[in-house]
Order: sequence, then C-alpha cells, then structure tokens
Amino acid sequence: MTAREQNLSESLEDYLETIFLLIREHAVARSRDIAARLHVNKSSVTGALQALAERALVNYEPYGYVTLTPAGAAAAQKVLRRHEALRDFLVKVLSIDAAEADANACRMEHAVSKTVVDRLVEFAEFVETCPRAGAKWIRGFGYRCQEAAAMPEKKECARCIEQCLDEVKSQETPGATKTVSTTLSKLKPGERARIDKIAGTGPVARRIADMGVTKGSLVDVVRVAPLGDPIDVKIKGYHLSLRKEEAAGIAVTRLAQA
Amino acid sequence: MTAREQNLSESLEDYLETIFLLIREHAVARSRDIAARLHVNKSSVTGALQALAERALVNYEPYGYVTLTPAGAAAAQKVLRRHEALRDFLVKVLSIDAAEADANACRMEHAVSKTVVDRLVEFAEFVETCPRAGAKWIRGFGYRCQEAAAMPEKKECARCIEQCLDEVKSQETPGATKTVSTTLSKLKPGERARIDKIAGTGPVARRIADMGVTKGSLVDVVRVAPLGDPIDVKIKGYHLSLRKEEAAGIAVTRLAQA
DNA sequence: TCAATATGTTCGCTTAACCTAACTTTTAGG
DNA sequence: CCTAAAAGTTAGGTTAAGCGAACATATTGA
Ligand SMILES: [Mn+2]
Ligand SMILES: [Mn+2]
Ligand SMILES: [Mn+2]
Ligand SMILES: [Mn+2]
Repeated sequence: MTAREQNLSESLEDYLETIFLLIREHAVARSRDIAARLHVNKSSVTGALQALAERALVNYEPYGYVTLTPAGAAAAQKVLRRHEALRDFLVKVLSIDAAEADANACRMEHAVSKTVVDRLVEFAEFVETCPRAGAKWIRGFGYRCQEAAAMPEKKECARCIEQCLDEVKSQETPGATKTVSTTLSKLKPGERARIDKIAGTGPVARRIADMGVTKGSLVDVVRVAPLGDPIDVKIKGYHLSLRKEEAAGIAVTRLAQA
Repeated sequence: MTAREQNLSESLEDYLETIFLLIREHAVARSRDIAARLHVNKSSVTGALQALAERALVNYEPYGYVTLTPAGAAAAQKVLRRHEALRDFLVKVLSIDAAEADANACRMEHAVSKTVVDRLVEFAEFVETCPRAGAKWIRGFGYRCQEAAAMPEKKECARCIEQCLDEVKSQETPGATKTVSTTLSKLKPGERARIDKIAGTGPVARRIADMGVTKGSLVDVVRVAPLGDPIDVKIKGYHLSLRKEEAAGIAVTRLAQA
C-alpha cells in the first residue's frame, strides 16, 4: 500500500530518497549524482524531476538547483524510514551482511505497509530489549548463521540456556538495575535511553505522540550540535530533530549500549 | 535480485504464481480466474500468457488449456516459497493479521534475495525452536502488539522472565525431553519433527541437501496420501513430495506441536 | 440443434520508465 | 573574456503493462 498511498511509483520513491540523501550529504543534489546513484542515464533523471515537479514534490526549473518541497521532504523521509527499518532488521536481527541488506531494503521499502514497518521496528526493539530475549540471544542466532558448522546446534542451545539463567538472575537481583534518570538533552551521540515522560502538550509532544511513542519507547541519540541544540534522535525508526529545550522536557532512563 | 535473476518481472511472477495455485486448486487455470485474482482485465491475461509462452514457462495456444512447463512450475514454486516464507514470518513472528500479511508478502516476494528468504525461514524456525526463545516468548511479543494498553511492558517482562525460568528448568530436568525417534514415513499431517539422519545418496538425498537441509532441520508434514505415498512435507520453506520409501529413509525425532 | 451467454483474443491506444543522440546551458581554465 | 568540457535538456524511440471495444470461439440449456 505504501507506494500507492500517494500514487508514487517505486521509481519516483527512489528518486526522492536519493535526492534527500544527496542534499543531506552535499547540501545540493546534482542531476549527475542522482543518475550515478540510481544507475540511470541523466536524461532519465530530467524526466523524473519533471514528474516530481508536477506532483509538487520538488522545486525544479531547467538548469537550476533541485530542492525538495515540504511535501517532497516528508515523502522522502517516509521512504527512508522504511529503508532503514528494513535494513536494520536485516542486519541486526537476521545477520545479513551490510551490502545485501541495503540492496534488499531498497527494493522491499516500496512493498511494505506502514503497519508492517512499525511492527518490524517494534520487534527489533523488543529483541534488543526484552530481558528474556536480549541482545546476546540474537547474537546467538547470528553465530548460528555464520558459523553453523563450527557451532553445532545443541551446544549453542545449551549455551543459550546458561546465558538466559545468568541474565534473568542478574535482572532479578534487587538493585541490580540501577536506573539513571535524566533528560534527553543530557545524552551524548550514540547513547540509548528509555522514555519515561514527555512534558507539555506542544507541537513536539504531539509530533512524538503521532509516531506511536509511549512511555517505554527507546530513543537513540544520533547527533548533537555544538551547543547541544538541536539534538538529532531516532525513535521508532523516525529521525527527529529536537530543540534543546524540547529535549529537556523529555525524561529518560539511560540504558547500556546495545 | 530475485525477480531479475531470471528476467522475470514482478508482474509475470504474479501470473506464474496465480496459475500454479489455480491449477493446484481447480486442476486447471482459466483465463477468467487469473484475471479475477490479479484484478486485471482478461485481455491483459492473454498478453501475459503470450509473454510467458515466449519464455517457455507455460504451454499456451489460443482457446486451449494453460499448463506450466517444468521450468514454469519451478519458477512458480520459487515465487511461492518466497511468498509463504514472508507471510509466515509476518504472521507468526510479527503478529500481523492474515490478510495484511498476505498482501505484503505478495509485494515483498519480488524484492527479496534468496539469502534473505533463507535467513527468514531459519529465523522463524529458530524463534519457534530455541529453548530460550520458544514459541511462548514470541507470543509475548504478539500480546504486546495487540494488547499494548492492557499489558504494560513491565508486567509483560516480568512474566517473560518467569516463563523463561520455568521452561529452562523443565528443559534441564533429565528425562524431561523424551525424544521419540522414528522415520518421516510414520508421521501424520500437522506433525513436526527434527531430522536426524538422511539415508542414501540418491536424487532425493541430493535434492534435500541442495535446500540446505542439515541434521537439525525441522520438517512439517503437510499432507499424506491414502496409503502413505506420497507424503507432502515442508522443509526450510520448500514444499516437497516424497515417496513413502524415500521418507522411510529419513530418521526424525517427533516434536511437540507448535 | 442452435442461439444466447460465457470465455478468450485482437487491435489500437495510453502511461511509465527507460535509452541514445543531438542540442543547450553552465562552469571553469587559460 | 572566451572557449572547451561538463552538466543538463530535448527529441525520438523502445519495452512492459495495462485498458476498452470489437471480434472469435466454446459451452450449454431450451
Ligand atoms: Mn528503493
Ligand atoms: Mn531505499
Ligand atoms: Mn506478488
Ligand atoms: Mn505472491
């Protein structure tokens, strides 16, 4: 449903995605680079840009710079979210190697409904988070895939159980889980936290609520600008840029790195 | 890569898949029914059949019956395996509802490489099989998705841990795992088993080996013909029809139902 | 048996996404 | 400042997938 939701063909979605990424990387998207990334002829790019301009997704005039309209940027980000969610799932959960995961993700991204992507994101989080599943468990699957011969299943499963017992025990020990409460604005790039409370009811609170973010959701800090403003985070697969004051209103519990 | 592997477009893959299923269901594939299933005009079906005939994937002549050539049947089964693997993953692991899972699977099936499908099948098996993960664990995720409100995360996780301990304990109790060794030919439809040994080196053994089936692989019995011959099974996502004598050469351990 | 209906095909046309070749504009070095 | 080279566009063509209308064949039940 996704591609059709906005009457955007797979092809046009890829153009949008590519333009968005090029702008992010090089500040500007040149026709030449779009062509190179998508492995198409430059005349095909012109055609696509005209199609996107007709749909008011890009600002285009011959020989001029190409920029995304707000609608275009929004559409591009949706595609990108699907791409990243699928890629991360393939890499982190299924242990597919990076290149193949990316290629598959970029084809699958046009085929999955929002429901499925949301669920996929949630599942990846669940796998990394649930004390019973845990990152180590999934790593066990990774090993099994990559070194199936070297690690016979029975042995792997026995190890599995041991780890499980250990982890469950340490989880149950009172005080073992020392929660470090803070706010989102205090985190550094690469850190992960669990959302405890979102203050206020402003546009940011609403935007976050629209993403299905609830009290227990995970948040990853992607990038923090020099003075801590803005702060780029990823929640439920969505990239989000928050003002420092907005981030300060979000109470979180810092988590151990994945 | 998959769709392009054989220069088959997504559209033609869907035609093949549909023809295969119709033949299986109604013994014969009528143009009218193909059109209905794929929501296309009947003239489009004629066009597709001609394209498939050119590629020697169907036997086609105007107003005649349509059948699949061996190559066509093989291609159709590949598509179907991808479809089913994706659908089962979406339903069993991600708890997506049947209709949406099926629709998504039928779009995704054209986008995933063999590597990814294989891994997905393996993962679903792992999730259902690993004593640490177990079917109940994944059901926990299902609950979380469907009744998120009714079942706050903390409670869910606590329950998770309890179940884990219980299961691990019962797994460790000596004698608790009473393995019932038998052969594939003795199983009934719906039963699941783990492969222990494949006797012989004939074409069947080779065919099975080509699927990446190893000693620990799961096998599900789909259908057994009146006199136990042939027996239809599903291994690693592949549907397979075995002669009774072939099945008798495969030693298995009967497992509890999923 | 034979016409009405159901089923299937052909024809002509449309749209999307490509391509190549030729043309135009921009850019950047001498 | 001027001219190649680079970048971008246009024109014209191909292929795939689909549609509707008109035509052809098959089925079937009165
Ligand atoms: Mn893509
Ligand atoms: Mn992509
Ligand atoms: Mn399909
Ligand atoms: Mn399908």
